[in-house]
Formats: sequence, structure tokens, C-alpha cells
Amino acid sequence: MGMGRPRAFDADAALDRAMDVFWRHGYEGTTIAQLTEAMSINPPSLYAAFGSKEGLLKAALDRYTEKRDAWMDKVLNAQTAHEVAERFLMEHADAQTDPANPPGCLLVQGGLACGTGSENVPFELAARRTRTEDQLRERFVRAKAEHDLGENVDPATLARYLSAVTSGMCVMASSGATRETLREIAAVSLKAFEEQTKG
Amino acid sequence: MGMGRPRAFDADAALDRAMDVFWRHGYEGTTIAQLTEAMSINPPSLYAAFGSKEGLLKAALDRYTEKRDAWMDKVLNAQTAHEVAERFLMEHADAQTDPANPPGCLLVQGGLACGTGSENVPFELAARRTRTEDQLRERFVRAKAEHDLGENVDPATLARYLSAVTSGMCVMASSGATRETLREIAAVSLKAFEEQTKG
DNA sequence: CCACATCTGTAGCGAACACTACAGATATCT
DNA sequence: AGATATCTGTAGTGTTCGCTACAGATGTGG
Repeated sequence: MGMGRPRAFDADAALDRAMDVFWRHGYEGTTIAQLTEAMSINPPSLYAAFGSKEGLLKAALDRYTEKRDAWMDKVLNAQTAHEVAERFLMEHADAQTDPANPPGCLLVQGGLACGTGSENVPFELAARRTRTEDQLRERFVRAKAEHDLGENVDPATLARYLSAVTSGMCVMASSGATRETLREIAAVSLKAFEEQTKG
Repeated sequence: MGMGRPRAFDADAALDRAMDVFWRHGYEGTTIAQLTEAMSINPPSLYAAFGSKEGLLKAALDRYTEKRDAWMDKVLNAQTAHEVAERFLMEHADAQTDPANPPGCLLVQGGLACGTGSENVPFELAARRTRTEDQLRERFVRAKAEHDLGENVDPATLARYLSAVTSGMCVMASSGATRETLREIAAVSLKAFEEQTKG
């Protein structure tokens, strides 16, 4: 028995193209026609490989999360909690205004509110955002154990705060905020972080 | 010559219904069928009154802005810049988790990234968000003139920071953040504000 | 009460949507 | 080489989308 005709396109490269389209137009604003054109494949190939439009989004999110994890490792490996916060904020300001990508972040621009039948999409995006928040919180728990953060500091609050600020930066990036503007916001936020860790 | 059959529905009440649907499902996730059902009218009435789906959104946004302006007046009329920031943040935390409305804010949940043909929607929402930011900035300019804020404080930075935080709160509210969580974030943000106004 | 202007409800328009049937192509395994 | 399994491209499928033609209803002005 044979193994069948092999796939003629690179799945990861195609996912990168799909990611860009979802990122730029949101899940519901993206059409299969746009996706197949960007991925340079025909609909049957898309459906054979990813099952459905939502399946393709999840595959793209998986790939996005992979890249993000590598990036988060760099952030989390900073020596101090303060430096973690600084890197997190500043790298976000840069990433969200990187001309290589659409503005903002796929996990926000992908869709906060969707129509009937796509309720799962905002939920899926939220789960990935929560993951980042969890990583930050765990890092701050460690910092607390290492006496890098004081006893009366709440790691969950810090993580939620940073997560909120970077989500807000996504919103501003989507409406044209420059890298400098986002860095300014990041700098102010960092002061709140400092103040919070003193208390 | 006669003046024609009068409209049988209340336009403002209908707009409130439409606002809720756009808010909950986003512009692109909302269908005309959902709108007409929520508004208790038929499509021809909708199109006679508002022109198009996008026209209806703009009308709903105008009504939203009206209410928001009344609300912002209360915020901006606070005695000090610090109290303006506090009210702005805390009222946002409450409004975004008010069970009378969908979570978050129409100006964010309405749609950050839209499909081809609806590019105008994110732009329109962003313009309304900028309006709030402008109101804050002007208030801080005044505070500076009144020596309520120091000479080396940048009103634009403060306004942008508060705008970013509340936008981030919208994202968190859309994924189920509680009122207490948002208030916590608001409290941390307020510390950044205080710190920023000292410098 | 009549002419007119506008609204309302039914019913359905063309277009675009996500998705797929099918036939031919291309690999593997024996 | 032959059988088989999977992919690819063409050309659609049924459904839903935003929107509207039309006829009847309901008000105003003369």
C-alpha cells in the first residue's frame, strides 16, 4: 500500500501567511479566499490540512504561541522581577509596532467579540492571553520566594496589571500608535510596577 | 401635500438595542437579522432610518458618545488631576462590568480589525476613543495651568497612559474579568499616575 | 375626503460566504 | 511496474449575507 501524494506546500510557511491575514483582518473579517491566496493553496488543500477555518486559526495560534514562548523565555529569564517587567513591557511595545507584522497582537486583534457560531474564537484567544499572564505570575511567585519581591506583594495582581497594560497597548497600536508612544506608556507602567513592589 | 406615515418605533430605544448587539458580537459578528429582531423592526424600517449597517453603527456610536460625554463630565469636573484619574479608572472598572451592558466597551469590542470593505469601522471606533483621550489631555493641560500638576509633567503622556489602561481593561473584561479584578488594576495604575505626577 | 408622502411587512434579490465533489496527478510500498 | 493512498485544481454546492422591490397601511395638508 502506498502513502499517498505528499503535500506540495510547507505547512509552517502557510501558517505564517494565514497568521498575518487573521491578525490584520480579525477572524470574522478574514475570508477563505483571502487565506488561500495568501497561503498560495486551494481550498481543498486548506481543508485537508486544517479541517476548517477555525481549525486553521487554532493551528496558526499554536504556531504563534510557539514563537511567543521562545520570546517569553528571554523575558522570564531576566535576573529580577523588575527587569522581567521592563523587558515584557518594552519588548511588547516593539513587537506590536514591528513593521514585519500587522500592528498589535494576534491574540487581541484576532477577535474580542464574535458572532453566533464563532463564540469559541474569543474564548480561544483569551486562553492564550491567560497563558502569558500565568507565566508572569509564576515568575513573580518565584521572585517572591527568592526575596526579590516583598512579602506583601501579590504576584497575581502584578501579572494581571502587566497583562492589562500590554492589551491596552494592542488597542492603541491598532489605531496607529507609534513605537515611541507605546514605549512611553510602557515606561509609565513600569513606574507603577516599581511602586507596587515597594509596598 | 401630506407629510407621510410617521415612524412607528422609537429611534433612540432601537439604537440602544442595536448598541447592545454590536457591543456583544462586534460589528462583523452582528447580522441584520439579529439587529432587526433586537430592535423589533423589519429591514426596510432599519434602512429607511439609518441607511446601512454601517450607518446604524455610526448612529449607535453617536448615542453612545452622548451618554459617555455626560459620564465624562462628571469625571472631568473632579477637583484635582489625581481625582480625575481615580474617577476615570474606577468608573471604567465599574462600567465595563456593569451587568446591564455586555462586558467591556463598545469602542473596543465593536471591532479592532475588520474585513475588506469595513475598514472604516475600526477607524471610526478609534476616533471616538481618541476623543476621550483628548478630553483627558485637555483637563490635564488645565491642571498644569492651575499648578495642580508640575511643570515637567506631560499631559499627553498621562492621557495616553490612562487610555491604554482602560482599553486593556476592556480586553480583560471581555474574557470574564470581574469588577474586583479591574478595580485592582485601576488601583495599581493610579499609583503610576501618582508617581508620574511627582516627577 | 382626497391627494400625497412616508412608513411597514412580506418576500426575495444578487453576491459572497464557508465548504466540498470529483477527477486527475503524484508520491510510496510491494 | 502496479496497486493504493493522499494531495491538487476546477468548479461548483447550499446557505447566509446585506439589502431592496413592492404593495398595503397610516399619517398630514388642502
